[in-house]
Amino acid sequence: MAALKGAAPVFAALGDETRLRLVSRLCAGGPASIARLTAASSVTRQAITKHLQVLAGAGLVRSTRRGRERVWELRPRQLLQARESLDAISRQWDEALGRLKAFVER
Amino acid sequence: MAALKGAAPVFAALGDETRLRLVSRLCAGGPASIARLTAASSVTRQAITKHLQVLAGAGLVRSTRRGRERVWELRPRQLLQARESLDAISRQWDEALGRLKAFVER
DNA sequence: GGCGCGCGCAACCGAACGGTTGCATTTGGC
DNA sequence: GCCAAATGCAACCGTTCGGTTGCGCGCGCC
Repeated sequence: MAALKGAAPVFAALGDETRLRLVSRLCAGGPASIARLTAASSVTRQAITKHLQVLAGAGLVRSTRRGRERVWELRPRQLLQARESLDAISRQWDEALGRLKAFVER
Repeated sequence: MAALKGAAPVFAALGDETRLRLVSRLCAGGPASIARLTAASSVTRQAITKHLQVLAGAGLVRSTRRGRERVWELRPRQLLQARESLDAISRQWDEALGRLKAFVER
């Protein structure tokens, strides 16, 4: 219940198709530089940079300076926490449904 | 992968604390009217109405007119789909990690 | 050592968002 | 029939968002 409070920013970060695609890309292809991520997208490098910073603000990705390029990688802890939040919600719903069913059948 | 495309609006809908609290409230307490949901919140009835319409736009809730009040209830299908999207992402990440590990150990 | 690639910073812009206020409308109950 | 509760509709406002352009800077590399 209190865990839901901190989950909103993570969901907000995932609530953009470009960012969701970035996450998926980092998932499937491993760490990558900004230029590489930009090449796989349709928007500007700056837009990608901003999206990555939003994802970093939600704790979903992390970056490292490597030579003259910056490499971004996934940080799956928050992702698992988000899944657990959804689990908590659906579990809550299951319980409510169970109670309703029990009430009707009584 | 194509499922991720449709998941972004659902995440965006969940990415607001007020809306997340509404979902949790509807989960725990079952269907409720706007006035009842407003009483449990700190913002205006109109704000609650707008948030509910956003949630409805993402397919997360549904409303029914009941007398002079409108009753909102949860629609858990999209919620489960969102959870499955996160599952897909984390599964993808697990596979990538597995490949990396296999590559390193080779 | 100079050229080019990759990046950071800042300003700017239109559109969407979160929220409020005010008013009209329906509906229930006395 | 009338009043109050519950909602719908619309306008308005400040802020954030997604995106671009322009420019400056550090680092590799030939």
